Amino acid sequence: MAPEADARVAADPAPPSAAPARTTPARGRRSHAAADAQGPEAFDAWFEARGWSPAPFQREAWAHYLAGRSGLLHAPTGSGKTLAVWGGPLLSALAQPPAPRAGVLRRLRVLWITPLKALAEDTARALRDPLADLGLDWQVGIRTGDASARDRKAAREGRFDALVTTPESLSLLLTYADTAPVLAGLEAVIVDEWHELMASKRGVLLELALARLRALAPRLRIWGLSATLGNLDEARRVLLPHAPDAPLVHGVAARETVIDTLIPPPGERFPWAGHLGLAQLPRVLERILGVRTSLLFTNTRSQAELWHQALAAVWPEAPETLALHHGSIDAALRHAVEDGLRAGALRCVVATSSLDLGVDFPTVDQVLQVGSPRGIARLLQRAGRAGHRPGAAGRIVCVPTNTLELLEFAAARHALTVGRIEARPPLRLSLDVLAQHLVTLALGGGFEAEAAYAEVRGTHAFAALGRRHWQAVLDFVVQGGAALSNYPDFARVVRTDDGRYAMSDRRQALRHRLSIGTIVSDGTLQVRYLKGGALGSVEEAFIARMTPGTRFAFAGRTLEFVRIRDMTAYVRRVEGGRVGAVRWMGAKMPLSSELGAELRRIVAGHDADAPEVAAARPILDLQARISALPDTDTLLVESLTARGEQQLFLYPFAGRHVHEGLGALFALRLARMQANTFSFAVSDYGLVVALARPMPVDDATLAVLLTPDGLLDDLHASLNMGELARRQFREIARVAGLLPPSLPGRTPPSLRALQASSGLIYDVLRQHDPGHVLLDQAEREVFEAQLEFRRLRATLERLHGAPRLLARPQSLTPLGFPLWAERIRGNLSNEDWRTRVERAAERLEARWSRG
DNA sequence: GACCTGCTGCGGGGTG
Repeated sequence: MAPEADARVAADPAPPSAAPARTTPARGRRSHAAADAQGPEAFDAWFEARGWSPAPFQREAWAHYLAGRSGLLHAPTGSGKTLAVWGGPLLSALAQPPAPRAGVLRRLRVLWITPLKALAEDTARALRDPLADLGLDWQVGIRTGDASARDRKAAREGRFDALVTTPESLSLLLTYADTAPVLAGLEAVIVDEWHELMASKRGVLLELALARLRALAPRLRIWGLSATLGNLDEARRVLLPHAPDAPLVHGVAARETVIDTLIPPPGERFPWAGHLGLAQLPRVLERILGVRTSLLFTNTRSQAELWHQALAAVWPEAPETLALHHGSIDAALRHAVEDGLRAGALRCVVATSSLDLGVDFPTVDQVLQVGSPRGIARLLQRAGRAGHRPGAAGRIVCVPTNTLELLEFAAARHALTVGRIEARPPLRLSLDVLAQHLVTLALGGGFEAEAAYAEVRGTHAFAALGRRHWQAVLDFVVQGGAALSNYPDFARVVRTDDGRYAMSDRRQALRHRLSIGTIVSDGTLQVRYLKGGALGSVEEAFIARMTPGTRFAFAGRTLEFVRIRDMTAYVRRVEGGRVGAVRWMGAKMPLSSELGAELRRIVAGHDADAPEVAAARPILDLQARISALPDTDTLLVESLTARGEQQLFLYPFAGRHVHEGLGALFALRLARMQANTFSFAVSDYGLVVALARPMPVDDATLAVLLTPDGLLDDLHASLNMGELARRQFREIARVAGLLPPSLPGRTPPSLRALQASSGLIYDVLRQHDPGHVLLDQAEREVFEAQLEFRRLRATLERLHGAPRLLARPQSLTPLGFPLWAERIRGNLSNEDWRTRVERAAERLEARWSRG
């Protein structure tokens, strides 16, 4: 495999700090060779003039393109992937300049889809770069939500040769009947960062849009770009369902990634539980000061705020060299941080996933990860954010926040060496997205039902769409379905006399365009200074608890709450002092199955020489002594009775969603054996079920608890499916166009109002149209997304067949302690909880050291 | 004073 030095050979375009784009041929740089070369040779000459030569995978991708094929290119960032897919259209244009159509100056030939509008500018620059040198007079435009009215118009009229856009903006293009002839002339669509899109509804929306484009331009080539993931071949099939033989081209191998864990010295007391990690502050600061620029990743926004605050308190440099970046901070402030990174003006940025993707910052020397990486792909992604020095390995400094987390980094290291990376499962049959797309089609010139059905079934997401569901979705967009047919707002599409489905009402059209997209986020308040500067957004529930004068940390500042007006929280800045940080009720991302499996392997005694494992040795030995350490495939169950209450600890290492499902399931199944009172708590490693009255538990009991038989029925019986589905329905209602979009310039509805209106619709449907397809979908999504049903079932199958080790320790064990702490959290204040956990830890340590 | 879990992404249009 080509060494990393080859990055120069096929490098991705210069970062934005480099020379600005040239729109006219730059005489000086235009090479002698390229100036004279004709046809495809000009492209080689262009490479040559830069001292580059095309890498084999680039030539491979170009050859496929020139043969008219679609494909998927698997390549890490910075490896020359842009030119690998852009070279095709360029070579094709050089080989055969298309005859200009009469009266048409330009023709939209290439559409470049990016999931991140922040990438559009750089991408456009990269695409423009070779054009002038090759003598191609192409205009490269950008059409995202940020585009000017002029650019929007130009994009719609096809006055660009290549257009960089987002999935949402592509959908918007499809809502105009006059874009059909423009799109019919397309030669290629390139989907960047396909791995980011494919497992989400955004991906489904794009699948549908691509099916439309294929119908308009049958010879269209579609090329996807993807980072490493566990199901690359599936990624290829999802993007290219029409081309089963499409090639999967592999770019240069990813460079090696070194995991460098910050291990607390032996004498230091390291937390048993908790995930904040501030005990590691001195070591982290030392690492940060050891290089020029660092990115410090945390897992949550609140944690980022707290780490920023803690670092600021001990920051020896100019305060403005330390910055904070996360998704709830105002875009302008975030852009300022990004600019600071580009300019090399920052020493450290504390960030969440908001900096996982996007523009590469060559100035970043070091990446640190605080807390569990949750998944191997995620750790790899973050490690890749540090500057690429040719030939050097990628390095990530990992900061465990508690003792057990040490092991996760050893587990991740082994996963990387054996190439175990998570798969991203594509979504299927997202009927809310289909409904939205059908309205788009109706608005964009109308459709004929049979042709549209065939087209939609040509996607991966809807390949299995049956007639009944198709008809139901069609009815839904025409009249809202049976229960909603009296509400004109829900009758969006009309069936015309010639049997076509169309949409003409201008108000409805505007409403639909405002509703396009699948990202649902609302219920937040803007945070502003009294003078007007925007800081970002927080959740209503967080601010609701405040009275004027309450202080909190947000956006890296200490603020004082003043008042709420028009969904805006007004604040003033106050001086320092440690105050509580904003908290959000975000999604709880579980540990991946892959990392969980690796962790079981480590716990079972593998990789004992890894520094993290060595550091955790005393804990592992203790666990073995007072309870047991399970083999990789053995399930450890601990039964512990104290003060008349029995606790069952299980450690499947299957991630918190699965453990939630198991908890509910076990409570139900235990109740069948004996009338009792149950409660449970989960972590990413396991769960604890507490029984108010002890009952005998043996292996036969466990076998009953763990049987996969009747899983579905039992889950239905044990969970409040109605309420879960009702909550899930809000997103579906929004995507399907049942909720009014927030109009620009108007105060957005509050979360309560949205919940109320989606809840109202949900109830109306439940009562009058219980078979409504969107209700089914809400329940399906609860199973798939919230419970991770497939993973739950797989886990249960694994556990049921696995050897079990039933231990009866006399006290809480190192594995059980965090679960116990989690369990008592519920009804205690933070402070009380903290005190109790602290006390218990001390007692246990004393007891363990005696035993 | 210590102590704190809970991600990201996009999006209008016509007139002056």
